[in-house]
Amino acid sequence: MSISTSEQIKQSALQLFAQKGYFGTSLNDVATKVGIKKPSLYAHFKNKDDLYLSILHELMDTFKESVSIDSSIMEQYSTKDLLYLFLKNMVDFWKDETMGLLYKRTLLFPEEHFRSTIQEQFLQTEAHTTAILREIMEKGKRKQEISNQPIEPLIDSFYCLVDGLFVQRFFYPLPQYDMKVEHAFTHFWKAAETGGE
Amino acid sequence: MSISTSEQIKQSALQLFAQKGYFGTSLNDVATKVGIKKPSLYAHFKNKDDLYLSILHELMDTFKESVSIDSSIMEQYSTKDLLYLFLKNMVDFWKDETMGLLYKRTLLFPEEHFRSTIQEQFLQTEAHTTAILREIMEKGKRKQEISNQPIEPLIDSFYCLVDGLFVQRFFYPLPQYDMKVEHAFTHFWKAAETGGE
DNA sequence: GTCTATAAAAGGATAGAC
DNA sequence: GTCTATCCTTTTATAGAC
Repeated sequence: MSISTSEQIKQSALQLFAQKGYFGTSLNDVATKVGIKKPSLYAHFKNKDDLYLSILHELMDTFKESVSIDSSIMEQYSTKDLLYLFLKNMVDFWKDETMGLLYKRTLLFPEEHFRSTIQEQFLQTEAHTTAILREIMEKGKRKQEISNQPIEPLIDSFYCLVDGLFVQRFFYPLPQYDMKVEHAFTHFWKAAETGGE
Repeated sequence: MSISTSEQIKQSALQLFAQKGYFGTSLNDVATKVGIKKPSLYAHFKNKDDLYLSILHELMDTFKESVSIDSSIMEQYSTKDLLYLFLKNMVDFWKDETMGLLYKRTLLFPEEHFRSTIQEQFLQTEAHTTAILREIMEKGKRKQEISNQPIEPLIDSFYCLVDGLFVQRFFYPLPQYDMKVEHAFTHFWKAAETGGE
C-alpha cells in the first residue's frame, strides 16, 4: 500500500507554498504536481484556505516535536550538550528545503488574511521552546555548569544566536553553514559557562 | 508644486509590495491607494513587472546610499564608532516599515519570476557593503584599534550579528530592539578590539 | 493623463456524470 | 474519488473617448 492522495496533495502543496508563497501557488499548480485535476482536490479539502491551514498546523506540530528533548536524554547529557542538541534540532529543521522554508516564510511574512491565526500558533510554539530552554538552563545552574547569572538575558542571548543562524541558512551552502553554527555556539557557550566572564 | 503621480504610484506600490508581496498586491490595490483608476497606471509604467522592478532598483540604490560613510567621517571617527555607525545605518534602514520591509522580503523570498535579477542586485549591494566594512577594519588594524587577527572571520562575525538583528526587528518593539542592538554590538566589539581575547 | 469599456486569461469553486 | 464542463470573480492589459 502506498501513500494516500490526501497525503500527496499535502506534500506537493507544502513544497509549493514554501517556494512560492500562498498567493504565488495556485490550486492548478498543486493538482498538476500531484498528477490529478484541480476539482479533485475538493474531494480532500474544503478549499484553499483549509489546505493551507492544515499544512501549517502539521508544520507547527512537527517543529515542536523536532525540538523536544527526550526526558532520559535530559537526565544524562551535560548542559552544554543539551543546549547544543537543542540548537541543532532547530537548525536541522530549518535546513529542510520544504518544511523549514515554509516555517521561515510563514513566521516572517504571514499572509495577512490569517495573520492572527498564525501569530497565535507561533506564540504557542515559542512558549514550548522557551520552556525547554529554561528547563535546561535552570538545571545547568543547579549543577553549576552555567555561571551564576540571571536566566532571562541568557535566553535572550540564545535566541539572538538562533535568529542569526536562521537567516544565514538562506545564504550559505551546507558545509559552510554547519561551521558557522559550530562557531556561533562555541562563542555563545564561552559567555555562559562557569568560569566564563 | 506637489509630488508627481508617478512618484505617488511608486510610494503606494512600495508599501503594498512590502506588506503583501508581489502576488498579494493587485494593480487595483495600487490605483485605489493612489486615488486613480487602474488603467491610468499604464500611462506611467509599462506593466506590473516594470513598476515592481523600478521600485526594487530604487530600493537598492537607497540602501547603498544609506550605509555609505562620508569620507570626512571615515577620517575622523574611531574604528569602534565607525563600525557602530555602519551597523546603525543598516539597522535604521530595516526599521523603516516600507523600504526596510520590502528589502527583507525581497532578499529572503525573491519572487521566482525575477530571482536571478534580484540576486544579481543583492550581490552588487553586498559587495558594496563588504568593501566599506573591509576598509574600516583594515584602517582599524593599522591604527591598532583592532587586535591583530585575520579580517575575513571578523567580517563574517559582523555579518552574523547583522543577520540576527535583521530578524529580531520583526519581533521586538522599538525601544526594546534598540537595546538589543546596543548589547549585541558591545558584545561584538569586545572580541574585536585590541586587548579583547 | 485620466477615464469607461472591454478583452483575455487565470484563479477559486461547484454540479453532475462515471 | 476523479473527471469534464461550467460559473463567478479577479487580474492584467489594451482601445479609444475626453
